[in-house]
Amino acid sequence: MPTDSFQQKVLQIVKQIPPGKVTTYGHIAACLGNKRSARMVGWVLNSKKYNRDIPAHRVVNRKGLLTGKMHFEGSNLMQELLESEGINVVNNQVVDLEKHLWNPAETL
DNA sequence: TCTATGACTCCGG
DNA sequence: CCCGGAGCCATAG
Repeated sequence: MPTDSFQQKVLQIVKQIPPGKVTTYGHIAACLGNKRSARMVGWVLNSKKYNRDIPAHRVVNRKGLLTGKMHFEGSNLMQELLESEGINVVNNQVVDLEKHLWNPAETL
């Protein structure tokens, strides 16, 4: 499929997430125009999990919960990466999600 | 073409 | 906020 496939759009946005910031599947999906497709965002990352150019660890669900943690290598890699960027994570959940929340629409 | 799947989200209780 | 149920949509087989 052409470069404008859903996956390409998602990857395009996720790559632009700045360090120390996080966003939700819903926000990304909304930026794509289909805010109902939040599930697809995670599905794409799952398929591209071997591509380290994509900071998938900065993508969490609307609660700030690290839902994709289990899909990462090891058991706490995702949390380590977030903490390394200055984001505090407790019990697989981002603290002060709104504080670190990044709006994809701003960059675009 | 149809069915199954999923790193989600919304809604009502 | 937690729980159960329903909706949504792209991709794979």
